[in-house]
Amino acid sequence: MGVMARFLITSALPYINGIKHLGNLVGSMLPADVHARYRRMQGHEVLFICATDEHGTPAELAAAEAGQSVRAYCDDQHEIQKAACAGFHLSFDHFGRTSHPLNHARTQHFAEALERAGLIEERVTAQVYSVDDGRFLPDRYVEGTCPVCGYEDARGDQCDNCGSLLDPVQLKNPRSKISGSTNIEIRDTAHLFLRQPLMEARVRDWVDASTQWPHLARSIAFKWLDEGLQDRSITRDLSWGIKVTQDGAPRPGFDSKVFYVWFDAPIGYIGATEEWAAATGQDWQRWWRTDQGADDVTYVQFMGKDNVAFHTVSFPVTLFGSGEPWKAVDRLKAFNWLTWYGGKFSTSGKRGIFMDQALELLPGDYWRWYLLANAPESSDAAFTLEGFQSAVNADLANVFGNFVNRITRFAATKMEGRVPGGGAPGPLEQALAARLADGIAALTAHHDAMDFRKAAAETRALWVAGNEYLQEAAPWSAIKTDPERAAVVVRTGLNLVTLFARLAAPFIPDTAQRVLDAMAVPAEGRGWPGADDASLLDTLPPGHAFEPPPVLFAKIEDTQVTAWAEQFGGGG
RNA sequence: GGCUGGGUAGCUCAGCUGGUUAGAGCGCACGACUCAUAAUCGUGAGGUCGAGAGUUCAAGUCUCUCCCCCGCCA
Repeated sequence: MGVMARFLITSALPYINGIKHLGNLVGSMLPADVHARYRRMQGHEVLFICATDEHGTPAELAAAEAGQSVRAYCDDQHEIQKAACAGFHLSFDHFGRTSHPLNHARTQHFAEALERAGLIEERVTAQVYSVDDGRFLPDRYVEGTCPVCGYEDARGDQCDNCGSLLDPVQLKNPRSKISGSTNIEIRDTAHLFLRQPLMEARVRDWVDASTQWPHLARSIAFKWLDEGLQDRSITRDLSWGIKVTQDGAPRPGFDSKVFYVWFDAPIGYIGATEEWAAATGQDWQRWWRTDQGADDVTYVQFMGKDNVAFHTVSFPVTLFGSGEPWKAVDRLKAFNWLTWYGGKFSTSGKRGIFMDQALELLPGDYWRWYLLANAPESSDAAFTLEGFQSAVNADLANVFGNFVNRITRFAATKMEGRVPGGGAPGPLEQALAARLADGIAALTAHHDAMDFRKAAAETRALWVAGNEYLQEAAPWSAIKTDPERAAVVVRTGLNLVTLFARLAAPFIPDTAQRVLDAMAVPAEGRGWPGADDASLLDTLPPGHAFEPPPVLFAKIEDTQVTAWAEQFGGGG
């Protein structure tokens, strides 16, 4: 065991608008959970934070469709997402909300700090105002005729016909998408702009020094910086969101405006940590402020590829621009997309499985294993029900589940449910120990590198090594002629059961816990094993009592796959 | 149009700074075993590594051109 370290781990924030699909899950929250569990098992101090991202126009639209107030809608959806995350055993230390008062205050704090640093500018801009709706209309609430090609259903930000990028005020014959009203005026209104170019050199130096990032992340960040950062509006004409303040009081002229969601969402990482601190009595600053003890924290972020620029450039502009000593990301892991049979997951198109639906079919561990063993790390990856079935049946049921079952049942029947003593390890056990040492070292390296597919493959390979050993050692034969030898093999096999559960715990935590409970392994025996630990095959004391766990994984039948394909649009 | 990443056995993918007969899992065929969820273990068949050219004693692995696929940005 190495020296204790501290890890702050965040997952990209799921948007509040509806429950997430399996692609969203494997794109940040799930791998972040695996890494958090792995670091905890190593004995490190871990703080794992996530939250729902609740502001912006999509939330307003969805609430209106649901016939709810935005607040009530977000309250409901937050609980739904929280429950789904729990079903997948996501071990957040806190699952917060960007709409929480603490995040409001933190966002206002950042805006004021940025203004003091000369990075905020108030400008008057022309915006589309709907008289009948009594409000300014954000980009996606306006439609009209494209000034370039004459297409009549151009959106406020872009014409789908000719591809031109538009400003909503350019549209001819504009109409409100909310009410359909054409009673539209162009009015001047003030907004706050973040002067990002002033921070460009600072961010560039930091990216340049961030050698632990993957190549892709660095190249994305440099591309943004090379193209030049723009002054960016950080406020919007909406009622749902974080109010704009100045010196702690409502900012004059901004009573009908809020911060733009992209500005307050990443601050939600900090806000959610403050929620955690308030709920537990802990100190949040030692995780986020380098002047308050966070200088020894390793901050790891998980996100989809589309989010890299925000995490490597936009959010750092906010953090560094404040002039305050905030902790910034050290390591990051970005994912490509999980596709549904090569296409997009789609709610309306009835394509793909969403988190709540998945849990109705099978427990979280089944999904965790397949999703992580096939995580979209180097490129997009396809989710198929056939692949899922194959992974569950072959890896979980046949290789791991059956291994646990075959040796524990044998021991229960022939050894009276206790770990047998006597005998001494022979050549087979020595070869097995050497194989385990190599495998654990490789697996540990893969977890350190956050290579999830490789970690899953190595975990599986170790399970296979266990089956090979049993096949070769054949305790069912030995017990007839050489009881001492049988005792050694069974004892070794039972120790393998506990070892395999520990090694698999980051991936399938619920199952691992059930196995370790059944084997009556004490809490101190459940950490991450060291590759050089010579006692791994002889940890359970002779005479130790256990119960064979019930069958761990049920196989997925062809008829189930057929039914699910029908229900969720499988087969491509 | 610009930029990542990818195009390797039927399928899903490994192949680091170039070096013996190109690897794994799944699937398939055959065999072994019987403790176990008809599970497990072993053996085998299967690929001109997207196309072409170049560098090199030697290229899936480097260079150039071209063709496809997902995505991001415009």
